[in-house]
Amino acid sequence: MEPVRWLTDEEQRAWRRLAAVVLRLPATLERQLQRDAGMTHVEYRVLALLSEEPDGQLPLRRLAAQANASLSRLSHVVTRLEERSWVVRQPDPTDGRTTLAVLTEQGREVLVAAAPGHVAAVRSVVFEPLSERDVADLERIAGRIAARLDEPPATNNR
Amino acid sequence: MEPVRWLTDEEQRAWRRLAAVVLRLPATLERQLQRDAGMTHVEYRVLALLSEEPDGQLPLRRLAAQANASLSRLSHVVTRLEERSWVVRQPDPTDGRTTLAVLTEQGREVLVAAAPGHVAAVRSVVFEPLSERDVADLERIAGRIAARLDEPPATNNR
DNA sequence: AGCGGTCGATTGAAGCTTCAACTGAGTGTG
DNA sequence: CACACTCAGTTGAAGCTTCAATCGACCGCT
Repeated sequence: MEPVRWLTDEEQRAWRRLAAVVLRLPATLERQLQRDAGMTHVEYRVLALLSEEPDGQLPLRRLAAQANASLSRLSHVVTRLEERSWVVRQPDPTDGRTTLAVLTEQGREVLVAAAPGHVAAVRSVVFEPLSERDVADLERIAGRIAARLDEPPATNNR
Repeated sequence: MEPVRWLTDEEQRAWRRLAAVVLRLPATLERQLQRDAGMTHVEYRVLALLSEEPDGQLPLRRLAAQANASLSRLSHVVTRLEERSWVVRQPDPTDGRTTLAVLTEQGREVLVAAAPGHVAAVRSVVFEPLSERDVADLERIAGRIAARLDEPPATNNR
């Protein structure tokens, strides 16, 4: 039982602000997309990721990773997208285990329609208040934390 | 219909990383708290906020604001906390509209028990990978974005 | 005092996410 | 070839959040 290392004052201030961002930013974007495009943020990201692929398709596993979601969640999301015919499931011919999500023409259209509003929202909330230097610093810092979030299924402390 | 201002490459990189943090960090902390203390992150924050008050009580409205949650959500959270006797609701004698959430002795105990693990998780994920300068930059940048998230119920773009 | 408007809070339904259990396909080791 | 193991994906239940509707209390005018 080692002594608890609490946060320093500086760390506490930084953490409070980061926590506010981390808790409010998703809610804000969620609301904008839901209101203007009738889709959730995950759904948008899935469509966007698919549209970036040359053939508009990706295995669920990879979609999950790139969208920062669990595979289970992604499966549910794809089901919803499929119901609206924005995406179709297709078996992967090269591997019987994997399922491909394929972007439909309709899906591409709703994405194109939704994108400007979403980008405007992101720009308005995150980039407008930042200087160029801020953006560079943000990239560096978020990268370090994100890297940490990838790796450590390790034991909690130390 | 003005031309869409897409993100620059630099902005895109920063955004991708920020998005990863914003989407994964809450999930990570959520899991840690759920696993080790049987409570959600919001529940923890509510207990923590109450414990910081000299009299261990706060109106729901203020709790909601400080915990970055909607009032509705907070009401549900307090209901759950009340069921476990970690908090009690009490009418505010000075204003018939407001309800006070009051931390119970039990509530304080579970918070004390949960805190070290949570702080360790936060330190491990956000502060360990950061230099001192990073922390200062983070405070500045998160502050700017958080400020933006507070104000603008304004029209979406411009 | 009366009246509309705002404010704090509650509630229930709908929707999304998580978790754990499960299936079926591939891999590798004897 | 068989067995164990891993991997991708699916599914349903439980739980949490959101949204909209609702309520009573307070405020500001007249």
